[in-house]
Amino acid sequence: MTKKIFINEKDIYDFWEKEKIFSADLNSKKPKYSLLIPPPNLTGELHLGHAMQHSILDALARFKRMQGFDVLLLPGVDHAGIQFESTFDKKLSREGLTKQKLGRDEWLKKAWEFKEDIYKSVSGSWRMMGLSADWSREVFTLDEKCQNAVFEEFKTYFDKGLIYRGPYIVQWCPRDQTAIEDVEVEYEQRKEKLYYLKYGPLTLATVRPETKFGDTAMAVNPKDARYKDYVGREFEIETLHGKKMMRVIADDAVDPKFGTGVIKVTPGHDFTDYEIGKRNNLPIIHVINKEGKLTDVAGKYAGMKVAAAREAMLPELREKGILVKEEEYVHNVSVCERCKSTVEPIISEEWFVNVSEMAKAAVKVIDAGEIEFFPPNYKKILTEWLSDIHDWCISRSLWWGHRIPVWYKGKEMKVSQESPGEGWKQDEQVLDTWFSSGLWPLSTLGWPFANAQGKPEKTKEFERYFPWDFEISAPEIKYLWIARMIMISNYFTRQVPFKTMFFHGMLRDLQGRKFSKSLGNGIDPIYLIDQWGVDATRMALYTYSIPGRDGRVSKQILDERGKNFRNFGTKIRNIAKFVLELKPQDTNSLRSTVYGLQSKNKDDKWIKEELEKLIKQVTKNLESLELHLAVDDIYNFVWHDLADKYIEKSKSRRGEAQMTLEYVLKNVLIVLHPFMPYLTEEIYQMFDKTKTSIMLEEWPS
RNA sequence: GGGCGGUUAGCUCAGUUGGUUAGAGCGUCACAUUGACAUUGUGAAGGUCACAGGUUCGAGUCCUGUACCGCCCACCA
Repeated sequence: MTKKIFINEKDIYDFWEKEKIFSADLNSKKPKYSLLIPPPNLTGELHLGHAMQHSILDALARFKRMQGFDVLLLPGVDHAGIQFESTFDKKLSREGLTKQKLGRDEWLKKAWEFKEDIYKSVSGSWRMMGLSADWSREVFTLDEKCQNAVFEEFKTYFDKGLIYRGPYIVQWCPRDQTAIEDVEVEYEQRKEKLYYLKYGPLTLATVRPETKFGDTAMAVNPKDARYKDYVGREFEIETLHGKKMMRVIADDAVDPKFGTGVIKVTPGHDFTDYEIGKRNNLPIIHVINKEGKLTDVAGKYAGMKVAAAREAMLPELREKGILVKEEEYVHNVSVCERCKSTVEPIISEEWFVNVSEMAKAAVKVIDAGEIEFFPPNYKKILTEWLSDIHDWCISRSLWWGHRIPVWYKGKEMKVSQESPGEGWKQDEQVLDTWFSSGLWPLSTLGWPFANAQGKPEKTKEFERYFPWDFEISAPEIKYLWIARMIMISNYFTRQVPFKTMFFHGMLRDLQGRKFSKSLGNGIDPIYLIDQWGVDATRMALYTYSIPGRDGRVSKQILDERGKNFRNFGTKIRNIAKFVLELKPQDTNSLRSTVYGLQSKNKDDKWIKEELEKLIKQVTKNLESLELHLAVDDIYNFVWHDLADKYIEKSKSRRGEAQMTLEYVLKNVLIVLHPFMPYLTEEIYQMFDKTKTSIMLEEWPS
C-alpha cells in the first residue's frame, strides 16, 4: 500500500468519504450495528452538547466497525417547528417583513431558502467533528419520505379513533402565537403580590385579579368546616361592572390551607379551575385572547396586556372595597421554554391524540427490559412518566412543519395528504415537531411500507437495521422525544426502537447553569477545534461523557483539557517519529514484526503484557459505554508506560526493541482510533501497512 | 409537595463487584535538560472522601439520618 500524506483534518475526512468507508452495506455478510444520530435542530450552531453527543456516537461507530460489524450511523436534521420559525421570523422582521405581509405560500418559499442557507453553514461543522456517518442516507424531517410517514401516523391514529379535535385548555404562548406542550413550559420563580378580594360574604386570595372577569363560581374544600354553610348557595358580589350573583361550590382541588381557603373559579384561564369547571358544569368565559390581551368582557380594560391590566385595575378594586389586603408572594410562573414569555392558559381548538393505551404498552416493554438504559435509573423515570400520561396536544399554530392533513368543505371533513378536490380547505395548523421526531427510528428506514402493488412490505433497510442498537440523547428531551419514540415505535412495529439508550449529562457553566443564548455563557466547540484540533476537542469531551452525569465547564477548563490532549497528540506524533522515522537501518518493517514477537527480553515482555491489559480494558470500557475510562487508560499507557518507561529503556537496545515498538505503536493507534480518528489515521499512513485506512484494521482481541 | 442526582486535592473531575500508603489533568514548588518530544523529564507539597450514626475483619464505595447545591415532575389559585 502506498503511504499517504495528509495536509489537514478535512483532507483526511475527504479521503474516508472517497473510500466510502462510512457507508453501511445492506448486502454485507457481517452482523449489523446501527446507531441513530439525534437530528439536530435546524437553527444554527453546533453547541458543546452536540459536539459531545457526536463524539460519543462516532467513537462507538468506529469501534464497532473495527470489531467487524456492518455499521450504520445515520444522520439527519430536524425542522424544529417553533424554534426555526421564531429564528426565521426574527430575521424577517430585521428585513421589515412579517408573516402577514408575505402570506403562507410566500413565507414558506422563503423559509425553505433560509433552511438551505442554514443547512449549508452548519452541515460542515457537524462533519468537522469527524462523524463517520453514512451521508448518503441523510434524512430531513420535512423530506417526502417523512411526510408520508407522518401522514400514515396521523391517519392510523385517526382511523383508530385516537385523534380528536376540541376546545381544551392549553398552555398558550402569546409571543409565539401557538399552543405549547406542558413539557415545553418552564417555571420561573417570581415575587408577586397575593391579592385578597372580597366576594360577597367571603374573602379569597388570588395572584391574578385580572381574570376575575371570567369567574363563574367560588369554591371551597368540601371538608372545610368554616365554609360548610355557604356551599351550594348563591351570593351577591360586587364586581367592576356592578353586582352579580355567584354560587359557592365544593371541590377537592381546593387547598383549605391556601389563603383563606376560598378560591375564585376561572375555568377559561386556569388548569385547576378548568377541571373544577368541568366537574361542576360551569360556563367558560374568555378573558384573555391569543395575543395575551384582555377581551371585551374586561370593559374599559379590554385590549390591555395582562400585566398592564392587572396594575391598572388595582385602584378601582381598592376604591370599590373589593381589594382588602395585599401581601408579598413568591411562586412559580409558567414561561415558554423557547422565548421565556409568560404562558397563558387559554381555551383553544386543538388536535389531540389519546396515547394512554400506547403508553401502557410502552411501559410493558420497558419493564420487560427490552431496552438497556444508561444510566439504569432512567428506566424508572420513563415508565413513571408514561404511566401517568395525558392526551397529547399535537397541533401548533405555526406554518413551519407538517400541515395537519385534514380538509374541510362545509361540514364535511376528510383526512388526506392531497386536496380531495374543488372547494376543500386544509386545516391551518401544523403538527407538533415531536409528532414527526417520534417516528424518527421508523421513518429513517423507509417506514411506512408499501411495495409496487401498494402492499405492505418492509424495506431492506428496516429488515436489517431495525431496531437500532444505539441511541443517545440529552436528558432534557427524555419525555418529549425518547418516551415518544418508544411508544410510537412499539405501537406501529411491536418492537422497541433501540436496544441501548444512552443519556449523557448536561454540560453547564461553573455556576451549574445551562448554556443558553440569553445568558451568553455558551462555549463554541468550533473555537476549541480551531485552537486545539478536532481530536483533542473530542478527547476533552469524552472526559465528560459519563452517562447521566452533568459536568461543569468553562472556557478556561476546556482550554486546559484541549491543550492537554493536544499535547498528548504531539506526544504520540513524537513516539511515531522515534519509532518509524528514526528507526535504525538494520531493522525490518512492521509486517515482519507481527510474526516475530518471540522476544525474551523482560522489557519487551512487560510492555506487551501492559498492552494486552490495555486492549482488554479499552474493549471492556467501550462495551460498557465508559468512554472516559477508556480514554484515561490509553492516555496513561501511552504517556507513562510506553513513552516514559519503555521507550526510555529501549534506547540502550534500540535495534532489538524496534519490532516491539512498532507492534505496540500500531496497536495503540488502533485502540485510540475511535477517539482520535484523524491523528491515528495520519500516523497509520506512515506505516508500511496492509489496509487502505486504519478504519479497516481489525480491533485486537 | 413528590422523585432523582451531586458533595473526593486550590480548580474540573475519575475511582468499575467494599480490600494495602485515595487517583488524573490543570495549577503550585524544586530540580533536570536541547538527548523522539520545552506541547519535555524527575520529584515534591496538597485530601479527617459534606456531616452524624450503623453494618463489616475492613467503608470514598453498602444502610439510616442531617445539611447544602442542582435537576426533573406536580392543578396550591
